[in-house]
Amino acid sequence: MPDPPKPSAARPEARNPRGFADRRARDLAAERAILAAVSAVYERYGFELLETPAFEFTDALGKFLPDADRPNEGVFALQDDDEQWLALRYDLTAPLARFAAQNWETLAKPFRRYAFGLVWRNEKPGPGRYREFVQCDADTVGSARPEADAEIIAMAAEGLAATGIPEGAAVLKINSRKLLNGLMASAGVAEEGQKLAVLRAVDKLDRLGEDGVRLLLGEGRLDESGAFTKGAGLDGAAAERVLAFTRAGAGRDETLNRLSNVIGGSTAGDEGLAELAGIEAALTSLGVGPDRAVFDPSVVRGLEYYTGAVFEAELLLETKDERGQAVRFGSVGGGGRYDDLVARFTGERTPATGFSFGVSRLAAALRAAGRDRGAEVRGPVVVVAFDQGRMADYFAVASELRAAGIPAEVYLGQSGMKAQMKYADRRFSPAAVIIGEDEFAAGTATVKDLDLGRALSAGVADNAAWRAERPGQVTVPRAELAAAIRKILDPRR
RNA sequence: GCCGCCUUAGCUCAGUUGGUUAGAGCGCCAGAUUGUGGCUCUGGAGGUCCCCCGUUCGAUCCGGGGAGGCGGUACCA
Repeated sequence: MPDPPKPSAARPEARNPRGFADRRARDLAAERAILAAVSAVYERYGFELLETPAFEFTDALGKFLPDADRPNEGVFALQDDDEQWLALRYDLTAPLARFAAQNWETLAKPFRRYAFGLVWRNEKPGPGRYREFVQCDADTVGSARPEADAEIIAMAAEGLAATGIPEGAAVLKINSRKLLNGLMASAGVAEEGQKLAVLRAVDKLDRLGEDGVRLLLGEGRLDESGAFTKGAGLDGAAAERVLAFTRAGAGRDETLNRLSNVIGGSTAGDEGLAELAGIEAALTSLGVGPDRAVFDPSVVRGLEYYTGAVFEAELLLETKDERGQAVRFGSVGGGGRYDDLVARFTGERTPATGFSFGVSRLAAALRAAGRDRGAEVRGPVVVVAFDQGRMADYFAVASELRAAGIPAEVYLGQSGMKAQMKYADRRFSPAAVIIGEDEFAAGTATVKDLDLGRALSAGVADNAAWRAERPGQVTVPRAELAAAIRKILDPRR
């Protein structure tokens, strides 16, 4: 029983926590289509499905230790009744590293696994950014070969195409953390804090442009709201060296040549160049051309666990929000090589590489671009509850339709027939079944094709005419009901 | 976290230079149409004007504080 009405001050407000969105049937249908398409690609490449729990021990996830001042920073954490800290996973890679370390002896290696599921991040949400969202990952653990990276990139490219993104509307950008380290060496940046500041500045190139990044590499930048961001403190020559590095993107071969000129000679830089050359060769043999995957020295990605190649999937589709404003979705996925993550558990360096699709964001982007499949979700055939004393008969009709494989329901509200028709219309039902006194007496059923009515209603101005017309309505012998409805659902039969 | 803007009906927003019954459009419910979705017309329901404190005879409006939302920026393992 519902509680009696309370004074409004005591009533809870019906609302979502910030960054947590309800997802209705049409949203989920779009997400499911993406997951199915991407999963099929992963399985074709020989990756096996793995599901791990939503919660992990906080220390297994990374740097957030139970005794840190703010255990909830970045993740949603709580203390179990045995006082151990647990946290909701913030991605699918850290749980994979835990799983691989835990089961290493029993796995066929290299271990190739894909996974999808919700992840949670306790941070400020923004447009297209939620605190709960779906990711879909594929990772290879136990191979240091650049071919492993190339294969991950090839799958990401195929996955993008499989979700319905048109040719040329998305591109994978590839870089290497080793190149970035080589760049630091050649620009004379040794101090860790300054390195991070330089990387962060480079990461913003697509958003702030070269001038903004130049400010961030130097003294700092004042944004339009009046907030000041402290810069990396490089001198002019060093800043220009960094910018020259970011400008080296061109064709894949040409990029490697140019990069070699900027940072060749440093150990890390040469290693990175060799790896990218290996990836380039493998990509070409996998049939992934420069139209789908390019080297882009400005790609940085996450700052902590990547050790080599890093990847980012960027959407180039023009998208608009409800108000017609252009929206940049930018990155819809990313990944890279993380050779040290499993070693956190085992002490043994275990090479690994992977890629993660941001499924929720990809779905939102496809919707905004008008590319999502099947926006409307079809409702069931509605059996009109015409005579409240005949509910048993209506349920028998619904059961009969269900047995025939046709989604059906009896209207269970209190409203009259007009409202019931409106209900069926709103559910986007294909048909309504009307059985009243006349039909019961005659042993018939009236079936109304609602799609046909939807189409015809546009041409009828007058209500009396609209009603008299009874568009798409037929009365058939009761025994032929299912067949009549099937004819509406699939006119080709 | 920092900076800025904002908060009035389910939604989008008017409005009250502090005064008694706070409005519109859309949406919702119903009637016109004893058994039929759209259109049209008519009627109805729906609001502690974000919260608290202060000033005032009187605050949705003024002052202070708080919360929430939006945007930018930072962070994003």
